[in-house]
Amino acid sequence: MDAVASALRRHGYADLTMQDIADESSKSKSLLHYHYDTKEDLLVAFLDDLLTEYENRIECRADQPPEQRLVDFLARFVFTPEDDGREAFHLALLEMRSQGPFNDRIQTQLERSDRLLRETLAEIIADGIDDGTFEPVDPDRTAALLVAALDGARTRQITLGEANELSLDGRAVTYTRAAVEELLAQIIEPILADDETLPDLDTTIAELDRED
Amino acid sequence: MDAVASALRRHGYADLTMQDIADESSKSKSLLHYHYDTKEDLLVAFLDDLLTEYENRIECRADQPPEQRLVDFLARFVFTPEDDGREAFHLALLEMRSQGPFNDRIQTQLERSDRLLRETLAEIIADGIDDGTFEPVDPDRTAALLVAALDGARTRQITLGEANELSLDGRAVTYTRAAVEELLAQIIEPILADDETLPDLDTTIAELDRED
Amino acid sequence: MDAVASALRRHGYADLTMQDIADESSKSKSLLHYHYDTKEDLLVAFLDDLLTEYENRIECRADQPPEQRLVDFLARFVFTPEDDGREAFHLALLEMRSQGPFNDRIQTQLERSDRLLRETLAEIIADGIDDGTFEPVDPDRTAALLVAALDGARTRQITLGEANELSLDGRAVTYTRAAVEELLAQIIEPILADDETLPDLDTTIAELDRED
Amino acid sequence: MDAVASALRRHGYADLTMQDIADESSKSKSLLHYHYDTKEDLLVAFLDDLLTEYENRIECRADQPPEQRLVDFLARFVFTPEDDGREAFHLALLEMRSQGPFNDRIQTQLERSDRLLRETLAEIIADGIDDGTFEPVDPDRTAALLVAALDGARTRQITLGEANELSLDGRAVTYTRAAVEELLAQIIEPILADDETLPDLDTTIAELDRED
DNA sequence: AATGAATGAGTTTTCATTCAT
DNA sequence: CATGAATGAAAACTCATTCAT
Repeated sequence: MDAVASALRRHGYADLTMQDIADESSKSKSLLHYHYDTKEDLLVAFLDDLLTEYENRIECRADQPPEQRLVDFLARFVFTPEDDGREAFHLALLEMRSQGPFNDRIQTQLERSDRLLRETLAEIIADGIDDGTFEPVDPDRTAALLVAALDGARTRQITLGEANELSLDGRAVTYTRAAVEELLAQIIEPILADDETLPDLDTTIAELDRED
Repeated sequence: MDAVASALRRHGYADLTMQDIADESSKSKSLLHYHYDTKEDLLVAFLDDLLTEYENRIECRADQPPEQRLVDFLARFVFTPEDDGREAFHLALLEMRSQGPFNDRIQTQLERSDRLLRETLAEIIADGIDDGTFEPVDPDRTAALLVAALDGARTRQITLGEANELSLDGRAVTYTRAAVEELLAQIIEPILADDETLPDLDTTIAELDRED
Repeated sequence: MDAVASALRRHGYADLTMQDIADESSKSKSLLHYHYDTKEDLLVAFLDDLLTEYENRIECRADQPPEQRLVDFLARFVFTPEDDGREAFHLALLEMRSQGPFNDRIQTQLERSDRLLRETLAEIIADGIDDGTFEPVDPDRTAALLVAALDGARTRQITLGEANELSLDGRAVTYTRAAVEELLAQIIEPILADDETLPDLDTTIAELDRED
Repeated sequence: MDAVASALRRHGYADLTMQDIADESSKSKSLLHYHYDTKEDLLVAFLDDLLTEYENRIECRADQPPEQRLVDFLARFVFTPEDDGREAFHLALLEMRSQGPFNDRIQTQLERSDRLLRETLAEIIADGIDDGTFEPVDPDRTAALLVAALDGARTRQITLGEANELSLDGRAVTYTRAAVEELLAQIIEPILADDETLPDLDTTIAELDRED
């Protein structure tokens, strides 16, 4: 699976060959076929692996209060170009995503992943409304917007290359960082109960880094 | 160029062959090579064409007031699964986007496109601030967030298949529609000057449809 | 015809295309086909042109005494890499020659050319024997040897590149020059009647140059 | 390598395709590409093989006296049209030679081959001078002439077709045979020490045939 | 006479997959 | 489990030739 990831990072989905994958491992092309009948099988297994690992990471701090879980959720989307593994990971995912409409098995997994993301987020918001942390809003709508914005920011950051930092208030800032900051300021802050304050983004990012 | 678009819609980027493109036109594979030396040349020319056409379309309602131009901009992103061409088309584009990191010529075009989108949006917002339509906000930050959210919503709608309608307030609604509605309500409305009202989304969509 | 020669010089026979030839002229590929039905027709016409011109050059000093005509004949084979046209000319010829066995029309012309060369040489030698300039030898055998050696030297000089000068007695000397010198010394000198002397090679070369 | 040789014999260099080569072997076109990345790689490898094999054959009678080695050397050049493989083979080689000026890797091999031929011959002559078999002559000059004449004779015999036998003293004789006989009589005999005699040509040819 | 557009047949090369070991 | 050898199908690209103008 590591070899698939490396190969995908190096060659992209459209140009990916079994030989490319074999080259990234210490094994032969034939062995890949011994374990996975077809290239598609291998890629589907890879995607499954990817999403499962991803899902596991999403909610490991479920015991925190809603505003912290929410900032956690957003903070996980922020990454810098130096964060090499993350970029590669999401690039690989993006490539597979664009194949979804041509492949049912891929499609199904993507849907599972999307549902999980939105449901997790909607649940956090719903919990926050229940305990008075957030003003009453439609959790599904808000979750959908947040997920779309986070996903879009990540896609742009990945596909537009390194030269693509935004310059905000004089700071150079990645696309994902800019989006998360704006979401916190424009979407989350306004629905926060008067007596609540949001955890600091940088502090949260640092904490999450420590956990990995 | 029409043939490239059709072929991309039908086969996707990763599986696109010169023969596929030739089949969509009434011409032969050889003729494609007569006009474009390589497949890459053809696809880059296609992307260039696409963006140029897009740029031209953006300009055309530049005489409207800022709040109308803003709603126009958002409304253009909304589409339904019935809107067959658009879905397939943006899917193909998404595939090409995921090739950006592996192909400088594609990368360059994508960057040009992103810059255009954000600058157009930032300009609309800045104009609105200047003439008192909008409260003073950072146009660049707001533009980046809007573009990310619109892009993300579109990507999800495309990649997640038809079963993927969101159910909001009992209405079944596409991802792009949901995102645009939320953006208007959560991001645009709050910065609108007290004496202004936003044009209606459905009316705007209908107008744009009529123009094409 | 000039365009064929240039194209042949630039690309070689095996890689020669009609487009290459058109590129060397100011005309289009289509026009070549207007004048010559097929590529083969064009190349055969080119070869014919080449050989006819060549034949015309062979014997224009028929009024000289045999020993002078003989040295003339040999001297015409000597050329240096600076002699750019000559090298290109014979390279083109060599390429066509190697196609002879696959093409009767080419073959026929080559045979005509070979016969002419050997007969001319044999006649010079026979004339020399008749008038006592040369000792009696078999004119056909001697002519065959001379032609073979001259041809072989030329082929090697052409195909082995510029770095291929022979170093004889400390002088750097081309393959053709070395062969002609040796032929004069080892083959011609020994059959020269006692009271005859051979014309000087360099003087002859200079005279021929002046004529062109 | 055998398949390359067969295919070259059958189709010539200019018309040689990978399919032709595959057809001559029991293997597929793809397998050729498995072992050699490109057609050029394969042909260069073939040329290299050829020369290496040739080098090995030259060594093997190095223990003979100089006059025998010399006649051996010349005798190897003699062949008849019946000698089917050789004719076709040298034709293909001639085609490759005419590619030398357009291909550095081929060029290099040709130069190596030329050097080998001339050095071998020069060494035989030098050895003969040392031990008194030959009169003192310049070994390099003589070698260059012999090689040129042998090569030229072969080229003419190959390219001029079957109708091209020379008629000497009433015998029909191939170009190579005529050249070798003349070289022995005109160049070698005269430099042979008084007490030496040359081995018989036909006997030598028969011996060499037996060895292969 | 002249050309740009067009094409079919063919060429090199690629690649997922299979097979013998 | 592991691999090098092998292959058929298909890909990009080439090119002599033709056609409409």
